[in-house]
This record gives sequence, C-alpha cells and structure tokens, in this order.
Amino acid sequence: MKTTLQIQPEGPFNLDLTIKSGQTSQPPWKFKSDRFWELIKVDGKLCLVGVHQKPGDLNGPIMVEAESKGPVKKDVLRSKLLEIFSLEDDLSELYKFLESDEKLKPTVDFCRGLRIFKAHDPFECIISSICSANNSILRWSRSIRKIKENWGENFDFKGETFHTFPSPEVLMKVPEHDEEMEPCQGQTYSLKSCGVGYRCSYMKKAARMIHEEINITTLGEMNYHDAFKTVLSIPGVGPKVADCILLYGYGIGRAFPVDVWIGRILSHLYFEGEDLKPRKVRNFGMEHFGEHAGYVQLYLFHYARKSGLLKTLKPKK
DNA sequence: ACGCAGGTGTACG
DNA sequence: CGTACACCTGCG
Repeated sequence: MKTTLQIQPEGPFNLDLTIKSGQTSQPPWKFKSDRFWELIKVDGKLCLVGVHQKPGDLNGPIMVEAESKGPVKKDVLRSKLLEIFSLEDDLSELYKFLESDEKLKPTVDFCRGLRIFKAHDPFECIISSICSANNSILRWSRSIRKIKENWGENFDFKGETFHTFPSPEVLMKVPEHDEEMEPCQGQTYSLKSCGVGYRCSYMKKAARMIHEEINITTLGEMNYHDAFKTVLSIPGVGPKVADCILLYGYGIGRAFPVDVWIGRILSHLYFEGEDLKPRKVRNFGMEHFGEHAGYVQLYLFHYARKSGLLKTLKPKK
C-alpha cells in the first residue's frame, strides 16, 4: 500500500548532507531513483520510506513516498520523519549562537542545512554506537548492514530486499563465533563474521541487559546526568558512546560526544594545540556550547573535514 | 607484508 | 582516583 506526503521543514535542510555526513546513528540510506530509501517501523508496521529533496533546494519541501503492508497513518509517518531528520530543531537559533563565536562562525557556510540524523529507535542506536567505538566509519557501517541482513525482518520491494535492525531478544541469542554453528550453504552467520571484533561480547551483553534489566524507553525523560550514568552502565559504553546514544537516540542536544578528532579540533581552535584529555574536552564543550553542544560537535567535524583543517591536525608530536 | 588508528575494560599504582 | 595497555579488523 502506497502513501505519499510532503514535509515543509522550518528553516534550511540539506537531506543529502545530513544522510551522508557520517553520523554514527545509522549507515546512510540506500539511494535509488532519486530518493533515499530505508525500512522503518511506523506505528508498529514495516514501512519502506523514500525521501526526496530537489537537489540544491535547501528550503524546498521534502517529498515522501512510503510502501507498507497495511495502511499507515500519515501524521504518524510525518512525525517519525520530523524526528529522524530533526526537522523541528531551530537552526536560526543555532546559527545565531555559532556566529556569536569567532571560532565557530566559519562552520555555518560549510554546513547550512545539516541536521542531527537520528536513529530509528533507541536499541538500534545503542548497539550501533557500541559498534562504532574505536572503529572506522567504513567498517562500522558494513557491520551494521550485515547484522540487519542476517537477523532483521525482511521487506521485499521491486526486486530488492530491505532489512530492519533485529530486536534485543534476537540479537542476544545470535552465535558469537562461526564454530558455534553449522555452515549454511557454505556461508556462516555469526556476530564475529560481521566484522565487529571484540565488540561482539559487548553487543550481546548489552542486548541481554536491555531485554531483561534496563528500561531504555524512559531514558529520554530523565535529566541528562542520570541518563548518562544509566547508559554508562551498559557494557561497551564509555563517555563517548554514551553521548552518541543520548544525542542520536534521544535527541538530547547537550550531549557532546568526544572522540580524538573533536579533541584535536578544539585543542587547535581554543587551546593552541595543547594535548587535552578527553575529560577536559568534554567539560569544555558542555560548558561553552550548552544545549548546542551536539550540533557544535557535528558542525565542527564536518567543517574541519571539508576545509582541510583535519588533515593538518597531527596525532601529537 | 605489516604497522597503525580508534574508545573501552581492566589491572594496576 | 589517574594512567597504561590489550582488544579486532581493514586500510595504506
């Protein structure tokens, strides 16, 4: 069953940039025939959505086309997409803030319309974020894709198969190593074979905890500090991953995920290249950027990459 | 070929 | 409490 709708974002929105900017909430959506496609759950139903934006038209409407087994309520689909692409964030407010800081000012021209690309659901976000730790974007997105192909729900459309992310219960039961299972048509399907490395046991333990112990649906209602401490208790989740989860899974804008790159960038911009401990970078970011911290991190990283600044920042001398 | 990059857990002081 | 090192994989 087909559903179509239009969304008129408030302020600039760059769909292409947002999807491809390497945010660790999820790998880029599949691009085919002018649209980005992804299988998501809307109102509990599998729903393949295709989103289109006229190239270069940062202020134009977003055209949405969705295919589902049964009927899907338009307003539910609409709010899901508003959520995923953070379309209700007030970018003019953000840009006012960025322009008030000489160091942040240049990021705006490089990033106009870039928004936080949120995960489809908190569980997927937690596992994705654990998998992204100490990993490359390439390897991480490959792993997530394989996990979805191996254990997600399928949806066939026009000769292609799309996959959801598996539930906690499914993921906690998947085999860790190939030796644990019979080869199936010459192929094996273990979590290790997805290339997750030593993160394998963290991911399985996290899935078990979320299935049996922790209620992750109420995290969004907690204050930042309590939510941070709660996700920190999940195996494989340290400060960086915790902030990714809060930012991309729950839209908590004060979260400031600190990796080595954001550390080098802030050190270069504000500390004359001094070697900074991650703890100090995080405190500085949260104090100075406040509720914009998540966006500042996103904008600084993209700016540094596009402007060539990143290449000049050396991994200590 | 093989060294290296990349956060977290653990084992120390 | 802070610091040092091992962990796994794929790229250059």
